[in-house]
Amino acid sequence: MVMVAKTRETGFDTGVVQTARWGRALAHPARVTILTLLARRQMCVCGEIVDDLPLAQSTVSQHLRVLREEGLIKGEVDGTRSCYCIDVERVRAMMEDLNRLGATLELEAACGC
Amino acid sequence: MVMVAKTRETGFDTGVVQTARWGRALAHPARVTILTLLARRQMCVCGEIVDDLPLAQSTVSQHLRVLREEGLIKGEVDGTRSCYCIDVERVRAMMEDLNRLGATLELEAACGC
DNA sequence: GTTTATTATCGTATATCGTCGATAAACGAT
DNA sequence: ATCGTTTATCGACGATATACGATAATAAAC
Repeated sequence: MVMVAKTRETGFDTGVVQTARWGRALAHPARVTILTLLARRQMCVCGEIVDDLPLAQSTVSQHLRVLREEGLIKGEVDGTRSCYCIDVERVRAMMEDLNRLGATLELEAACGC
Repeated sequence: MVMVAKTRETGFDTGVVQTARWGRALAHPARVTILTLLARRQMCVCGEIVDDLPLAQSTVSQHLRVLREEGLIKGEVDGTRSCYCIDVERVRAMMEDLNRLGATLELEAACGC
């Protein structure tokens, strides 16, 4: 028997909810781009990110906030600037969750359709 | 030199846009649950899915539509019922994209923060 | 101290998402 | 033909998400 925790409010499995949160974090091209940028340069001042995106500074700041809230990036202020970098631990956790899902889905190719 | 295709409208890299689409497909607990359900049972009549979710039938139908539009599931009508199953090919494609992203992000742990 | 540069936040407008009930369409059974 | 079952779609609504400009806050430069 397998017990599965469910969120009281929504009735969904908590693991599933977390997976959906990762999905939401990646659900916008700007956020995926930001992550890729940070990986390429190791670290980025916010301004550089803004320059590389076709979006206003305030909008980019919003996307950074979403990524920060999901823990995928860490930011620290450096004088008047903000330096962001990827939180590799959290990225690994995300990829583990996503790969677990992938493995489940690919398990049985045999399908009636 | 690396050429990267960009969507004319948004100015984002097309690969990034695809990744964001995968993210969006997984961005709701109901959709992740549906995929897991289909994997466990190989195939599902829509009604069974509805019974397993804390949502109205019409809402579940919407989520199925999203998954269908992203190609992650295939549906075929069987009389008055609809049978859905996972499109393993597409799931594999999704996981490839996501893992490519993950590999990029995990590349360099060295970070100033 | 004033100015300049940088970034987060606020306010707001618009668009998309999520949800439901109601309805329509298709089919099987009677 | 009619009825019941099943599912997709429509219409409406509230909730989120996305976007921008304006503003505030902070620190560096002058």
